[in-house]
This record gives sequence, C-alpha cells and structure tokens, in this order.
Amino acid sequence: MAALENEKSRLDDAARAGWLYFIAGHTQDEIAKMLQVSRASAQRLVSLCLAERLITFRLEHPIAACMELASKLKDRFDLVHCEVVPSDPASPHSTAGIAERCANLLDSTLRLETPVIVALGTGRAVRAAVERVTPIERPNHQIVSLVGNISADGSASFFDTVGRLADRTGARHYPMPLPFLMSTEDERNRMNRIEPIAKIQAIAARADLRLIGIGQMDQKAQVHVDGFVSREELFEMMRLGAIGEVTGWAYDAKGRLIKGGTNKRLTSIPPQVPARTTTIAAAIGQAKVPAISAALIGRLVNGLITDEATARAILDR
Amino acid sequence: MAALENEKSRLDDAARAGWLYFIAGHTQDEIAKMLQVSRASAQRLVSLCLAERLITFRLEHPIAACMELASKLKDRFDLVHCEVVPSDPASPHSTAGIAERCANLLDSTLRLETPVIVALGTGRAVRAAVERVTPIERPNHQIVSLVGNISADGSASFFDTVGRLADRTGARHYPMPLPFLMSTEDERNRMNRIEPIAKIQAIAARADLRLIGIGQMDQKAQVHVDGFVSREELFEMMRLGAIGEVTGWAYDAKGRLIKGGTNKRLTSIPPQVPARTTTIAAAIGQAKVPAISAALIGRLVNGLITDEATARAILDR
DNA sequence: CCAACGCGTGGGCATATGCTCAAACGCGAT
DNA sequence: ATCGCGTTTGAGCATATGCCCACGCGTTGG
Repeated sequence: MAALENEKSRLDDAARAGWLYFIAGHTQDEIAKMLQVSRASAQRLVSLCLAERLITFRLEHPIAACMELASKLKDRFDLVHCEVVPSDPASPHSTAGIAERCANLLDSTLRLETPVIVALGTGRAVRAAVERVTPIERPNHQIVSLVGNISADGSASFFDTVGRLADRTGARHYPMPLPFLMSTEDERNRMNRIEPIAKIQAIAARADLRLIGIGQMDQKAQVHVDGFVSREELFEMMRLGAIGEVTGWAYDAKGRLIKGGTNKRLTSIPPQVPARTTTIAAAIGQAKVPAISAALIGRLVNGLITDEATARAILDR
Repeated sequence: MAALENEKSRLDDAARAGWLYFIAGHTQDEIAKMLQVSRASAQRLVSLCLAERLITFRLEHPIAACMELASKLKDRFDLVHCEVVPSDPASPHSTAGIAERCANLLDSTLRLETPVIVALGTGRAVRAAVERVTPIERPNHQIVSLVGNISADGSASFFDTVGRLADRTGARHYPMPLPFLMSTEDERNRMNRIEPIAKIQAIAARADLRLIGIGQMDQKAQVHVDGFVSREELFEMMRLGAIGEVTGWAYDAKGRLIKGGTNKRLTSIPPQVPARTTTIAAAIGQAKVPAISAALIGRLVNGLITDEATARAILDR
C-alpha cells in the first residue's frame, strides 16, 4: 500500500527541510517555497526531522571545564574511559547529554567489523542511549542482558534494551529470561546452573563492553520504584549498608558488594570486582553522587559518563 | 597574556550555549540566564558557536532521491565512491553540502591509525572541505599537493590546502614548490627530474586518496579567473577541444587528455588514466556538467561528490 | 453509502530570534 | 589620571518561529 511510500517521502521531505534549515541556513519561509508547501508545513517538517533524529548535532568543541573534570575523574579513580557533558541547569536529571555520548560509545563499538559482545544493564540513560544508536548491519555482534527481564508480576516487561539494540544492528541478542529476584538463594543457584542461563552468563563474561546504570539505594531507589524490590527488602539492604546498586547488586559506601539480603537472590550477572572488562556507568544527579562515588572506589566500574554538576560533586567529596 | 585565555573561555561559553540551544533545546533567554549574560550575548554566543563550527549537524537520513542518484552514477560510470547531497535551490554553487561530505571523507581516511597518504588538487570544494576537517593527531600521515603552489606572479600563493590540512593533523606535508605552468615543455621536463620534485611525485603516486576539483574550460574557467592561464592559452586549449580540467590537465568531451597546449608545460601531477588510486572529484554546478561527465567517461576519476541537480544533469545527458 | 475519525493544512497570534545602533567598557598610550 | 581607539554590551525593533485552532480530505467501520 501507498501509506508506507507516503511515510517515506514525508521523511525524505523532513530530512530535506532539516538540511535546508540547519545546514544551508535557510528560513522556514524559503524552505516552504522550495518544497512547495505552506510555511507551517515547513516548520512541521523541520520539527519532524528533529523528532525523528534525521539530523543530529555533535559538539566538536571539548568544553575545557568538562574535559578537565573528565581527566581528573580518570586519574583519581583510574578509569579507562570518562566523559563529562555540560550540565543542563534547567533539568539536572535529563539524560539528553549523557545518552548521546553513550549512544556514541555504542556506535563506535558496534561499528567494528570484528564480532563484539555488548552487555547492557539497567538505567534510564542506557535505555535512552540505545534509542539513539545509529542503525548499522552487524549480524555477527552479540548483545546480551546483564539483568533478568521478568518483573515481579511475571510479565516479561520493562524496556527491552537488548531487543531494541539488536533491532538496530541485526545482532544476535540474549535477553535474560529470569525474574529479577528469585524467592530463595537456593532457587537462584539452581537457576544459574540450567543450560540456557549458564550460556548467557558465559557470553556476558566475554563481553567487550558493559554499559550500565547506577542506582542509589534510598526511598527513591529505582529498583524499588520499578517494583523489583519491596519496601521491606529495600530497607533491609539499607540496614546492611547499601548505598547504591549496579544491575541490582547492592554495595556499600566503600563499593563492597553486600553479602546478604537481596544480593543472595539476584539473578543479574554480578559485577566483576575489580572490573576487567570495559565497564562504563552512565549516571547523573545529585542523589546518585554517593552511589557513583562508591562504585568508582570499589572498582565496580572502570568507566563513567556523567554531567558536569555530578562530576564536580563526586570530585568534591 | 590573558587574551588567549579569554578567547578560549569565550569559545567554551559559545560551545556551552550551542549545546544548551541545539541539544538541550533551550531558548536563548533561558541560556542567557544560565550563563549570566544578556539575551543578546547569548544569541551572539550561539551564532559564534555556529560560525566556529563548534557544533556540526549531520544528516542521518539518506535522502532517498539523492541515494538513488548516487547509486545510478556509481553504476553508470563504475565508480568506487559516489555521494549526492540535496541541492540548495537558492545558491546552486554553494559548496556547503559537498564540502561537508568531502570533509567527512577526509575525516574517515585520516582517522586510520596506519599511515595514509592524501593528495589534494584544486577546487573551491576541496578548500572548503579542508577547513572542515576535524583536527586529529596523525603525525605519520602524509599530505601531498598535486598542483604547483606558485602563481603566475611568482608568489607562493593561493590557498594552501596542503598546509591547512597538515595543521589539523600534524601530518608531514608536501606542497609542490613549482609554478603552475613552466614556460616551455623542456623546462617542465627538467623540473620533473630534479630531486625534491621527483620525490613529491613519488609520494603522490602512492597516495591512498586523491581529492580534486573539476574545472570547466570556458570563459569562466577557474584556471583562467585565478590567473594561472592567460586568455590566449585558454582559447588555444578550447580550440584543441578542451572541455574540462583536473589539477590543470585539460581534457576533451570524451575525457581524453589534450596532447598539446598548456598540458605540455603543466607541472601538476597528471591524472592516472584510468584512475587506479581512489580519486574523488568534488564538483557542482550546471556549468561543470559537461566537464564532470567527460571526466567520468574518460575515467580520470573514479569517485564523485556532487549535488542533486548536478547529478541529475549528468545522468540526463 | 455515510458518518466518524484521524491526519495534514493554512491562518493567525504570542513568542523567540537576529540584527542595528548608540552607549559603556576596557586597554594602551600620553 | 586622562584621552582615544577598538571592542563588547544591551535596548529595541523587524522578522522568523512555534503553536493553536478550525477546516478539509481521505480512510475506516458500521
């Protein structure tokens, strides 16, 4: 049917309009005349172009302050990779900037012709990053999830990061078909031994890149808000000293994994300590500062993508 | 002195403003408040950011029509590389679009770690492209000029493409310290035998990429306008059938190099026929259509970067 | 076959942007 | 300290932009 054709030509026009607007520097009035549409439509095309990310902006200039923060963080915590983007004072929790950089990191990793394995954890920034990855055909890559994708109520839910990234690359993908928490430690251990799960874990262990979020362990902990961990479980972990979590694994202020509590029943693949694989955390926000700091101190991650304000707060501790 | 410091921090602010404007999507009023300046200054910063190319736009969407034209050209003329950018109906001679793509091509070539040799010819698009190359440290690359850089009046003049590109990469560079035309064939041949020149020619012969412009041979021929070739010389070449030129080498409508005239006295490195090295021409404009077509037919180049209108005109012949 | 619906269109208005111009601000020289 | 020159700044205005609304066209479901 013609709908798809239309859709396509509309996107073409949008791209054309965006090109004329941003690159050639024309006004929307001029573009409207060129494309033979009303100015209002031209405006719509330009904004469609933006909404569909047909055009992207890249900042070529390494803002000195950010560069400096990044290099200090790199030194202080012995990181293999660190990026600091300018803060957006109006929305300090927006993932806009870091998602862009994460997407870039994924892009350049996935662009390689030699097969690579990318492991993904949780986090809003990770999700947003995946959405921004440039599609590229790489059927020999592998995308693997570090966390179970079955929520508490049994539905295979929350954002299917692995699937989305696989869509964009044609890579084989391995979501982890497990609940986030099992009911007992035994059950968890049994699960870890069954064939398909063990296989996924083996793949994850060979990952070339791990990209994960960092969650703080307070009343607003994402693992609790999303319903993976009950209020009681959360409080127990806090009593045990939990200050943050990566892929669900709670750790204390020194970045040491908590021995008991939900950590005994977690199905997620635990962090390597210290991280050997390139393991990049993407996290911003004042609330996460202690959690991020601890993860860096404990070497749960060896890379960080954050914003200026967060970077400063981490260094100021 | 502090001037440089100031300059730097001003650019930082510009980058920051650009980021907030284009990426975070704030209005200039908001940015002004954030950066503690007047709105007018915010506007200035944003436009400075644009002017300095601190931020760049990249069109992710392969505009179907352009893609199709590119692929037809590739097939028809057996090209190894072809790109077609949307035309800007308002300024059909603007190098904006193709310069961007050329810069991109240079970027990706220069990004390689293994030493590469890039040879540059003449042309406004080539010059503009060099200005847009992302600086990257590649001291082991080599940049070599295909044309003499001494103008008719003896000054080492016109735009020093090779030097500029070397500035941006730290690569060794080899401008050709010769006049564009010698006064006799003998003299030219003698020049070709002297040591440093022969060496440059040897390097150019091993180039991994040649990027050149195409000039038409009519009253407005660039070689004439720029004063490299006199009116009489130009007319003589036209009598001999010249329709276009690459790095000064005039050729006829079938793309065959003219045997006599200025070609006997040219110091530029002649095109390979047929091109074996990746040799990309960057050229747009109705006036250049016959010249571009002939160069493609004669296989003086095996790649083309042009715009939609020119591409269409070439295919319609 | 028609009604209801969705989607794109163009007009119009409030707001944001680009630009000009005169005033203020260094900054160096006297 | 003062003057003069060149640059930067902010007010104000003309213009461009973003968005809401009512309309029309095509599509879908009854």
